[in-house]
Amino acid sequence: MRYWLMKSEPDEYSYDDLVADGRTHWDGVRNYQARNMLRDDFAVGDRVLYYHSRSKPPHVVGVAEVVRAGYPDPTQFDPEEKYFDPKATPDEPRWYVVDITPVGKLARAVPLAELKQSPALEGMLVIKRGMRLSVQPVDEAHFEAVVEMGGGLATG
DNA sequence: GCCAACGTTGGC
DNA sequence: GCCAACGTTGGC
Repeated sequence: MRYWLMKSEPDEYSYDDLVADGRTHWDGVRNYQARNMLRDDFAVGDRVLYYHSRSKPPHVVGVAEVVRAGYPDPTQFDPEEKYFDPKATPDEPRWYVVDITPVGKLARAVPLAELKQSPALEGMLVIKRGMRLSVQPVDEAHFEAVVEMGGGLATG
């Protein structure tokens, strides 16, 4: 099983939105590095740290699980869509999505500043300056450490 | 809201 | 194929 971190602006699509939907297509990723991971490396059962970017402060809010591995992002083919890509065709798709479902909110959201201060998280990508990838691989030890910092998953 | 960092585009 | 210009991300 692999571990990941996925960024979303809570104004666009928050963890609570994911909980309300029950499951979602993680669409709109238009970065090749992130695309490659979605297409090639995500597998059903992988765990995801759900990160709220551009919030005050930015923070890890919960855990999600991959329920469908990479497949072509349908929004790239639809001219009405914000994420339409005229160079993409169904035969040669450019962009991929995965489906995720919520596993649980952290008992306490962990702000970025705290991630940066933790010696256990040395080398974690999200705390690096200028790190803009919206999908990032996470070490298992880092994943577990973040969940622990958040007091585990909230129940109920 | 500002702006540094970084990816992409396109002229040459 | 270089690289300046441009657009976007995302912390602050």
